[in-house]
Amino acid sequence: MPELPEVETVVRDLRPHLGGRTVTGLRAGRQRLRRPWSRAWESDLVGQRFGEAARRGKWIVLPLVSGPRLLIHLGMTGQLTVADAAAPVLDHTHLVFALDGGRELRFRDIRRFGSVTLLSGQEELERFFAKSGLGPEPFGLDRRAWRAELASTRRCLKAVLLDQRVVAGVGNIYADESLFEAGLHPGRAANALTAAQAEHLRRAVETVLTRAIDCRGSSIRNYVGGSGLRGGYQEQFRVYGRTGEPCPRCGTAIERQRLAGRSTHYCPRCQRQRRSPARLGPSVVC
DNA sequence: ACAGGATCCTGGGGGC
DNA sequence: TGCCCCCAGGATCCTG
Repeated sequence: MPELPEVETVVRDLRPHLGGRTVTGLRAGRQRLRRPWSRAWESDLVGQRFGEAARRGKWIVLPLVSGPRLLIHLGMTGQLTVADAAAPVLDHTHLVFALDGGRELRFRDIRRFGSVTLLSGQEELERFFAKSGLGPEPFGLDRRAWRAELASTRRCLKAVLLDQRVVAGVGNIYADESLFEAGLHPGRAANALTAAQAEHLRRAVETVLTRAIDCRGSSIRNYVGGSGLRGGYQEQFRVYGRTGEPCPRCGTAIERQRLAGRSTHYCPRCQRQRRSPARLGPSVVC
């Protein structure tokens, strides 16, 4: 659920509240997450001070100054917030890291697809990412490598954008929005793109993600940032979740189709299988 | 290599 | 009100 813009927003929200804070305790619920947490974490972490929160793809990295790294994935419904220790603890809160200064870092996840892992240090973190084959960040992608990547597969564009090994951080919403922005049909084979279209798509992904970050991400159901605030980009979706509504560019009804196992939304006129993209409409600012 | 399905979960919404 | 079915920002494993 949370994709790159939502994760980036969480990280930006956490930074000023978490950096420099010392862990004073750990409480955990009974229900298991995607990866099990360990009792030993408490002794590993108590007395340790947090450094600057970071993001890699959809992963949140919370470094401890002395070396260990907390690695967190929000899955579909994960929330990571810093709250006052006195604030009520919501249902489905699975891990609470007590901090000095009367604050708490809380991990809440209704569907429990998320995960929290404690790694020994930067090396183990890098091994973890390497093992999963995590691809490059979408900002400042190498154009040649990107084009070569697309040219190397017959998979459809939707599947390629969702593949975290190709580009890290794009999920279902921003894949659809990026393809609309680029005027490309989600079912189009990646290796059928011209060099110009590949470049169009590369820029569209950057554009859409940047706009979404500027709006603090999208809140459809559960997502909140690190301070508990919702995002605003859902107001600007052009195709995602707009099945049957008029395309903002040409007025044709938006269609929905299952692709790469996911609900996929597109304009059948602006995003044809063959024809080159329509001209991009004016950007909306939130 | 790749598509498609099932799996891990909870909760919301629609239809009856 | 209840029940049943479908749907959901993800990742991973298995089958054909």
